[in-house]
Amino acid sequence: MEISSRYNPKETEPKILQRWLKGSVYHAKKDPSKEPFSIVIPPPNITGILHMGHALNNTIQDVLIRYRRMQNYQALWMPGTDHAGIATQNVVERALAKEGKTKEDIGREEFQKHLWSWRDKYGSTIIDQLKTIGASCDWGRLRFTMDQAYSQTVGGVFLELFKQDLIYRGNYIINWCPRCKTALSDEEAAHKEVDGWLYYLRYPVKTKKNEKKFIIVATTRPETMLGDTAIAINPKDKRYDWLKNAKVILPIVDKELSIIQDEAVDPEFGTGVVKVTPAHDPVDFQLGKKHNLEFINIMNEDATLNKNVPETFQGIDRFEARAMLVELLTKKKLIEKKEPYNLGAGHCYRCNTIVESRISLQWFVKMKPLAQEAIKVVQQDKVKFYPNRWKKVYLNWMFNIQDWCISRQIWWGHRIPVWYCQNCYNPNSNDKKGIIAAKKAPKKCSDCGSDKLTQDKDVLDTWFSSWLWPFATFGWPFDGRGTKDDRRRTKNKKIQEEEFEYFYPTNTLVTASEILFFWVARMIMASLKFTGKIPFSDVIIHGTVRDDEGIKMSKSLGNVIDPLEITDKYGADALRFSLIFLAASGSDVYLSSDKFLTGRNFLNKIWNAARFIFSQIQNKKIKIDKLDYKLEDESDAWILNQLNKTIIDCSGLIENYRLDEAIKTAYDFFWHSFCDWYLEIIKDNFSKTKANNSVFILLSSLKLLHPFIPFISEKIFSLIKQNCSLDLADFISESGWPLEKKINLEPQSLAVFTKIVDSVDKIRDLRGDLGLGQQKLSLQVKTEAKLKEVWARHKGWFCRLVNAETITLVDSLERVFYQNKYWAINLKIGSADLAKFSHALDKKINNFNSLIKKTEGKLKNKKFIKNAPKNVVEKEKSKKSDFSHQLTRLKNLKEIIV
RNA sequence: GGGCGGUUAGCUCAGUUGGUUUAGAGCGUCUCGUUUACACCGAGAGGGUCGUGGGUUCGAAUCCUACACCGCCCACCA
Repeated sequence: MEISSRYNPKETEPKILQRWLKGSVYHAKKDPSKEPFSIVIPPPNITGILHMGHALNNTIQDVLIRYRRMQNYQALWMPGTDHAGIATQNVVERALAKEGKTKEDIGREEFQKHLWSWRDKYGSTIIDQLKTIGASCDWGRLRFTMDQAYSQTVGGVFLELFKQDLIYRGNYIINWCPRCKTALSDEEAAHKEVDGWLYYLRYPVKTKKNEKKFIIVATTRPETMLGDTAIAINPKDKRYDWLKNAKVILPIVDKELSIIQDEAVDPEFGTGVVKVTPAHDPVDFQLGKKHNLEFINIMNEDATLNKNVPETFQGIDRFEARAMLVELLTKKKLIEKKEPYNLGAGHCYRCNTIVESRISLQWFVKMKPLAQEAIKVVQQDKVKFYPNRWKKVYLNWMFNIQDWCISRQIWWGHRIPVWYCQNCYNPNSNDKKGIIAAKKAPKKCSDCGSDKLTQDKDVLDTWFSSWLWPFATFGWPFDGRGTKDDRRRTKNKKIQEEEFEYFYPTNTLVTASEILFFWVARMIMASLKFTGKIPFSDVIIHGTVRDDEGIKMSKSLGNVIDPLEITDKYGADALRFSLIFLAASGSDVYLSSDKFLTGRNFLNKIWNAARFIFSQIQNKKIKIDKLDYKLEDESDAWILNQLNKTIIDCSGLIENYRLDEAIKTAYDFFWHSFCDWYLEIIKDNFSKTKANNSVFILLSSLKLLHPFIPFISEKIFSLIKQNCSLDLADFISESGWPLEKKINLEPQSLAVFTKIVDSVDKIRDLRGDLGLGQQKLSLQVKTEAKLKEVWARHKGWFCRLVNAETITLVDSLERVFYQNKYWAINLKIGSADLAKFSHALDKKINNFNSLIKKTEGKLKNKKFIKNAPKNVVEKEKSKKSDFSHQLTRLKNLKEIIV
């Protein structure tokens, strides 16, 4: 069989993928004979297109899942997508705008049809992309946060929280995005610094004596003055005692402001006088409540000013109004000064527009009661973070948790299951009168019997459905809900419940730090509240993907590397390999496209190692029908010993989520032990046993590597099946994780062999130091009688690897180039670059001199002898004698040769 | 303002409880090699007073402390 010398992932990967999908190898159902292992995917947005962050996130999950699957766990990776309320609505609105229409033009119902058809058309793009990078999800279970069953769960949770008084509706100050025209939660308004000005405004004051005075207030948002209803000072601030009985007039609006005293005012900041705009600032809102001030909402939904401001400003955008006001106030000499100022302003996390603080009627979840248990489980390490430092971040946020605004004024999402009685509901009252929360539209008001009911127009925050993800995806609360189709796909109630019992809590959640509060914290709260269980025991928080200058990859900055481009060029395996290789636990990943060469080169190395083994087997017509590892000579024990170590290390590292270290360990073994040594050693002596052994090592390596690079390992696995008549599973993931294989060998002979390998290195060094070029060497080896037969056995390949003609075993040497505790070696050489060699020797001699000095220093130190553990002292002593021996040898060599 | 992380070779980073490392790897650089698995390769070389100053210790890249610079998160200073 002809095998190309270049591995071609583009040809291989799609075929392998098809086999996986057809074979449904990744389907996991309850199997009491196996331990369960489960992960729920962080559901990508249906608007999403695979980016490097997804690639990293899902590769990590896939490695864990594939590893456990091979370890004979029942490994379930639950896939799905998120409806992503605002994001999706924005996308579909933009598409509509291209036709010159707005969503208002076509109406809510029609717009929703657009949303669904968009979702049907593009919503699974990212799922297909995940498949191409090898994600081994149980695709048959694919969930969507707006599946009917899932939606019913969301609604049910709302009703339950409402019943328990953990949800309330009220007029509060919230973050408002004037572009998306909806309320946002605190988390959705990202604080960023914005260059701006701090304006010092002069407000006229009339004192009792009718003096004309001014007070100066500082503000970054002058337009809000149109909604001012008070002036606040600190009661202890003596400077403003005179103000307490005076009247402050709000310029332009020309009305009197009340004067309040509050400790919250910092006399040190600005002028010590604060203008109070209760309807447009969170602090002022509190002041307003406390001091019973008037709340004047001055803005429309789109942040233009409304009819509550003087006519000139009505309908003007907030920023334009700011400019106008500054100009007008300047004219009136009412601006004392302005200073450059960086203000932290909230930005909409979906469209980056600066949000406004605005009072509006919204639904909220009381978070403090939910947080209590979620704090405990993390404190008690029932839920653990990797890296552990996130524990503190999590707890800090939980201790200071604020109520969660969950209503959104958009059309894409779960409609709030609440109806208001037109007759008896009073939005300004705190009781629930006239609010009917129900699964289905009620006929009559349960309070007054009126049939004039209207449903709340809003939908729920997307995260209000995502926080149920780990258990809602299993069909919780198992009441056979959903459409027939849902039920067919999600199986019947009993199976669902059993599966939940079996797989839940899930094991590991893999996510980026950005959504720790949005999602992770809330899932823990929701799961504890509704299922009484933690949702997962381990949370892996990986880093952010950045470009090679350390800047976060983002479409708008144009610095993204498209994972699919990499897949196209180098293959999904190369992408996965390099991402894992670079992602040290929790630290950010700096990418440039050449970083993927490491992965590509490695794949090619594997490919060629396999190609070499197969070609040898074919050429020599060796038949391999069972993998019976035999020790023909020491090299077989040596490589097996290293494989055993690699298996142990690799497994441990994966279990501790040190995937980068795990892949490096496997990489190092395969390339530098197996290829560089074992395959080189056996080249000339490719016996049946060696063939057998090399296939065994290859197969074991492939298994170790499979979680990281599934395609190529599957491909070569199938080639092994073809080339050797072995009874192997259909898929590598069903063939089991490699186990250590015991070897019966005295440790002594392994040590001797290691010294032979070491001798090759040393002679290669000497070749360089002596400047021998391609000169063929003759070696003389002096060793004890019983080691002579060992040398006789390994002479052949040894010569080849050091480029020597002969090795003679002798009883005495005229000079010694290399020596260890088993043997000494002399090189018989023709011409050499003696100056170069002398220089190299000097360098080594100096090095040993300083090392000896260092160890002597330690050994002369009485405190060291007294305090250091015995073994450390012993080690230091043997180091010293070893160094001295080597030094003597080098000095002799120099005398003889140079 | 509070909290967290980082600073080790030209670049990207390992270095787990202080002594198994004479501070390592990958990439890049330089030298040699086309001996048919692989030039997407092989062999070798050069390159670091481990951010700075103190301290603990027989012994510090590793622990403590102060400082500097970089990055992130949280926070209502108008």
